[in-house]
Amino acid sequence: MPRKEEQFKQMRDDMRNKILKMSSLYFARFGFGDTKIGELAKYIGIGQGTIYLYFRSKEELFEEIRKNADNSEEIKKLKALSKLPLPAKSKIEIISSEMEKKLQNDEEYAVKITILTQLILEKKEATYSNDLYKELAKIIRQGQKEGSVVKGDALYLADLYWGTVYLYALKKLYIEDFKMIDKQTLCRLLID
Amino acid sequence: MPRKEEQFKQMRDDMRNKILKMSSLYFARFGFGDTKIGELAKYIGIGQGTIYLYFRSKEELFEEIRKNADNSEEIKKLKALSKLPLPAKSKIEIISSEMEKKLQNDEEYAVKITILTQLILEKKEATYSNDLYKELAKIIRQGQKEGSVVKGDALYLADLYWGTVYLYALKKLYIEDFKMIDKQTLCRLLID
Amino acid sequence: MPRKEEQFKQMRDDMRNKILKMSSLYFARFGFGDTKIGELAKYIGIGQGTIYLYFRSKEELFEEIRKNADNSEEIKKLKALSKLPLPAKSKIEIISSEMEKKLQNDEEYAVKITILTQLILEKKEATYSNDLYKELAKIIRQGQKEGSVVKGDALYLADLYWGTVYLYALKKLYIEDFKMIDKQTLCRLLID
Amino acid sequence: MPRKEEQFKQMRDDMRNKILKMSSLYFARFGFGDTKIGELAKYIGIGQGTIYLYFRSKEELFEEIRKNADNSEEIKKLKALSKLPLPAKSKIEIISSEMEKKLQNDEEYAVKITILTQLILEKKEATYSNDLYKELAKIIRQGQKEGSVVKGDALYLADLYWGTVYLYALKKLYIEDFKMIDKQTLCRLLID
DNA sequence: CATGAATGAGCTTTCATTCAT
DNA sequence: GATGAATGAAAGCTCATTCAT
Repeated sequence: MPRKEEQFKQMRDDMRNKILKMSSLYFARFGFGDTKIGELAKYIGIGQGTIYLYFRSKEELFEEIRKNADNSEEIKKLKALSKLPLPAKSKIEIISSEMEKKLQNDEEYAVKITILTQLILEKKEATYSNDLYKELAKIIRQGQKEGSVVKGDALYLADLYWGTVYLYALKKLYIEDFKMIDKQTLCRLLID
Repeated sequence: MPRKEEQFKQMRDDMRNKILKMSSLYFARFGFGDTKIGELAKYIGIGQGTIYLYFRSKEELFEEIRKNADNSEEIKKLKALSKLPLPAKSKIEIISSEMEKKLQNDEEYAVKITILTQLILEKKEATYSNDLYKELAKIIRQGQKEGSVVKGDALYLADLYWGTVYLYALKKLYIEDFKMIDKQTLCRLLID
Repeated sequence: MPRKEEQFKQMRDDMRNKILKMSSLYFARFGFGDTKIGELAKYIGIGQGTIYLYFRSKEELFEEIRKNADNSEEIKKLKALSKLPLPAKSKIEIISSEMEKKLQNDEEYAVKITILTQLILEKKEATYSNDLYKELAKIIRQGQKEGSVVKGDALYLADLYWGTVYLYALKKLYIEDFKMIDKQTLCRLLID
Repeated sequence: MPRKEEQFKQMRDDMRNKILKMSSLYFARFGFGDTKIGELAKYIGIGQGTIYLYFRSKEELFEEIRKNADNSEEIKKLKALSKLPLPAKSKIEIISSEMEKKLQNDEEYAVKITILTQLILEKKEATYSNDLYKELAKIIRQGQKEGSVVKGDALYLADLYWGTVYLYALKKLYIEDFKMIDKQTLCRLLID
């Protein structure tokens, strides 16, 4: 019965991903201590016990979410963009446009950004050594040479940029109605 | 009032303020749910029971901290500044200079900002109706008329400004070594 | 009854007996509280749910096992033996020889003894097994009259005898390699 | 305040010992799985939480009890007795007399015996390598040379002896009214 | 007044039981 | 009928709160 087993595995993976995805939103909003497993389960729409079929403990679920919130895809795209023969200004516009879109429409993305930034704040992830920051800093330096980007330490500016993205990701998670940051404002953080 | 009683009251107030001040840092960093009274007491350097001599409950302590984190003083100064016969650009420079200084040196201020912004995020305090935002928006509108401030919705820009201040207050609470935002960068959020 | 139905009934009974038999060993070793249905089912080699097709609850299964662990057969044989025109010493030798053989070779018997004795210890069963004690006591009294059995309260001696049998049944369930009690030692409990 | 601290430590030790002592009786009777912390706490006469001030978990409490149930004192006495220039028969009578007394009057001793034997049954403690068994075996061998003790493997006989002691310890924990084994019967296990 | 051991309400976790397949 | 994933009641455990000292 190969199909049966495959289906089982699929179902198990689906449930696990459902829990991970929905929990990440919950944890991102309420933090670890204020998240009650009972309420979380109700929110996901499953029994409390079900969570423990997929994760050993609340803590493991939390860690798994943090592990899963990786941005390697993001970084890959950024690296590719970085290498393109374009003026830095254009690159920053492309990134900002992408960010505007994602922050506007993609709640999961907001969750990911939130979790990652909180990891950095808790120093469980080094700040400036983070590839996301390094790659943006490269583009910033290119732009400074080209005269389009404001002066100043490139990593400091990258930090300002990603910090602002975090700020609006946070707003998306908490506030219903507000004006999301736009491409132009994001660009202005770096471009004079 | 006899001398003895005065001293008593003074001592009581001192202890109460010590608890408030040190707890606020703790709550700002860890949030409500992740703050354990036992650990908080140890951090303050007092017995667990002592907290309950000054506050009825963990919740009351938390609320007291939130109440204490008012920015009426801030707003008063901002209102006064707003009315001065100065170009908006100068006003924004004055504010930004002040912010740079406070964020740099005053941890208590960072805590206050953090708590206030979290109140807003949790919508226990209205965002745009907040006087801090309104007053800055006024200055922004003045600047837009004068041509020194970037175009766009004034409240949106005020939000960006205070949000960024929050961002760096957060960094101050969490990260040991980092480059604090400077006056110039803050100004650039509003001034082209 | 058509052939099909007969087969069905046979299969049902087989499964039920398999569960009863294997569970009894598990319960005898681990007791009620330390027996997890999940692990028991794995040990039996069936799904958890299957147990509930044959027994209403863990408790019912446990009770069923206790009920099944009756020793009426044992008692009948003992009564028959008791009535035979033999010296008590011979009777005790016959019983002890039987016990040595069963304890040596029959794990199911060890389980039965264990369960029955635990029932007595928990005082949930007094009647049934009392017969076992009473019958042995009769033989003991006969032996005391004949001068072959040690002096003392007959029930106390019967209790010592069956208690020792329980002790070695327990060892059989728990310990892999050990020297099982022999006929001679059993006899010596009663015979000088 | 040296006296105060001493008192504190004393009180902590007293409570810890109280929990250990009363829990050991509970665990000996009901086993691990059937012991509910809530009921145990009620039985001890303390709050559930108090147990966790002294032991990290139910499991740790259980292990601590097992660790504490050592018989080194017993063994020391047995070794001393073993070396005395007495006939083995006398030694066995002394031991049996002691056992009769302890089993009769000392519930704590019954608990200790029960726990130690269960450790042996679960093979968390080697049987025959146990010093208690070894020391008794020495005396048995002495007695066999002297012709007072029955023939057979000395360790097997020691096992029979201690097993019987366990049997009556168990009865003491479970049954209210019964005839405790006497010195004479214990002696007869070894002496012809 | 200050303390920290003790408490129990409320949380996390387990596991007997149910149920969809 | 058989399965094992899902459930939630009940158990283990934590921590805000109380209280004796």
